[in-house]
Amino acid sequence: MSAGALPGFRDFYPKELAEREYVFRAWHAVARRFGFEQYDGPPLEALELYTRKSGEEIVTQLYNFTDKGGREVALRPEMTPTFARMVSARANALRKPVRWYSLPQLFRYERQQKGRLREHFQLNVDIVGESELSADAELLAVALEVMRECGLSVDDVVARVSDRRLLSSLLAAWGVPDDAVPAAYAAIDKVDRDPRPVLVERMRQAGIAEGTASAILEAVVRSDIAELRAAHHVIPAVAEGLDRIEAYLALMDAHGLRDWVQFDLSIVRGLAYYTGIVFELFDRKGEFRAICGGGRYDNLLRDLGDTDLPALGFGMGDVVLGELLRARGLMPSEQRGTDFFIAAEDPVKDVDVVRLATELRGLGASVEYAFRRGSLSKQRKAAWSAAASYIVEVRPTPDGQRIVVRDGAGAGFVSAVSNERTLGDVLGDTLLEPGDLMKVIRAHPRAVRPDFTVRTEA
RNA sequence: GUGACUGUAGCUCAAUUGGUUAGAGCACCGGACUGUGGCUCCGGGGGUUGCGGGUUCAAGUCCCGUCAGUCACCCCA
Repeated sequence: MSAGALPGFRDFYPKELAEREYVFRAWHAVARRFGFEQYDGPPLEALELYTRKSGEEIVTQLYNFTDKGGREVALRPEMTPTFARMVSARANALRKPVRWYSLPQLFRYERQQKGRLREHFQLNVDIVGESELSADAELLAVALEVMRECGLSVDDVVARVSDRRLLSSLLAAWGVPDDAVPAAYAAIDKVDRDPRPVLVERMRQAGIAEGTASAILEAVVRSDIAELRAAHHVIPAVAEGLDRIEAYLALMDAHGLRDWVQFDLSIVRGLAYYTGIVFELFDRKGEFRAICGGGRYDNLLRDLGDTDLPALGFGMGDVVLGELLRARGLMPSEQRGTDFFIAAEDPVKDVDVVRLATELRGLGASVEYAFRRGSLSKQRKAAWSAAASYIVEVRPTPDGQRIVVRDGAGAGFVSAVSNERTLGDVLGDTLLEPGDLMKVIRAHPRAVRPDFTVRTEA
């Protein structure tokens, strides 16, 4: 077996590229519908851009090397640092709020597994310079509308949302000491995966009373706003956090997406820089990794540089989304073929075929024909194989040539055209809508031989 | 980085449990036939059985290593 792509990297054959483009089109369409502008940055950045906030251990997960100029560089593992750098550089000049999106290819040196390669494309959508809750709702709406654009329904996908501020105020209300908060976050993050006693034990070792730990995990699993309000309403920070979540859910309702959203305190997000509402999208069956994750990171720009602007954003990878679409039968499998495939029978000359092809191409149609002409049936097979919408057969007659248009799907003859009119004459400028071909042919009855009836068969 | 499982044609799988020259379907290429059509028939190219070593008269099959894939952990995009 010959060597394939490097581990964790993908070859995109036409079929795979068609699938990728399908997802990209959905991303572009939704981002633009919400008024986001596309940007991009370099795939290679200074290593320091990533180590500054994350520390040196991140280097083990990066594709990094020393370039010929002695610079320490890395392939970008995420887009946010690049985004932050670009925004910071022109922070004063940019119209606020900044609403940008990007489709970067990201790289990470890690052992691959399901839904996780060493390279992927990710839709990044970010808003900078807006602290209003409506921006948080708009951001999640973009992510969910992508799901809808791809044909997924509320039965397929759920958005789980939480709020870092609310969770930390709840932990304070439960009496969790400050130095035990990270351990509590870690346990809460794993509440769906690890056995409850194990998590309680970990929290106990971090200095949280066993009874409190159990109560916290139970409350997190329930994530019942009314219950939380009843239990902790006297604490202003908690009441404020609950108000905010309810207002957020009301906004999602206004977006027509309330059914997709579920309040879930167990959504913590690994990244430390989130400061407010955070969310993750999952398939409801729980077969795949998170489809998308994001939230508010109001302090990141300040911490990364000298710009202090509130910000929020999400990343959505093409790998998990692609797996989900394929599993649900929502990934278009047929590649779009050419509009016309010209098949010619001897002794029709090659130059006549090329002239016809050129004429059709001039009208904006995509056209293919056999370079090495075989039998008519062979050319027809080639046309079917090319998934052509229509097969144009050029056949010799005693007094010239006759053109027969055949439905590429095998539905039957569509039209026969005598040599006194060119196919372009008949089809005219409606070629851009091949589906209307039959209409055009009916409008030109002289071009249709009486004994050829248009047929459609099952 | 750690662990488990799996590697035979582009794809899906065979190969009488260690026994001749590793086969089939699909796909691809060529030919025949039919100018109401994706059929049918004939033929062809494709494999160092992931790679390397070992045991044996004999290895696709057993053992070791390595690489790759899958999954989990770690971590997160």
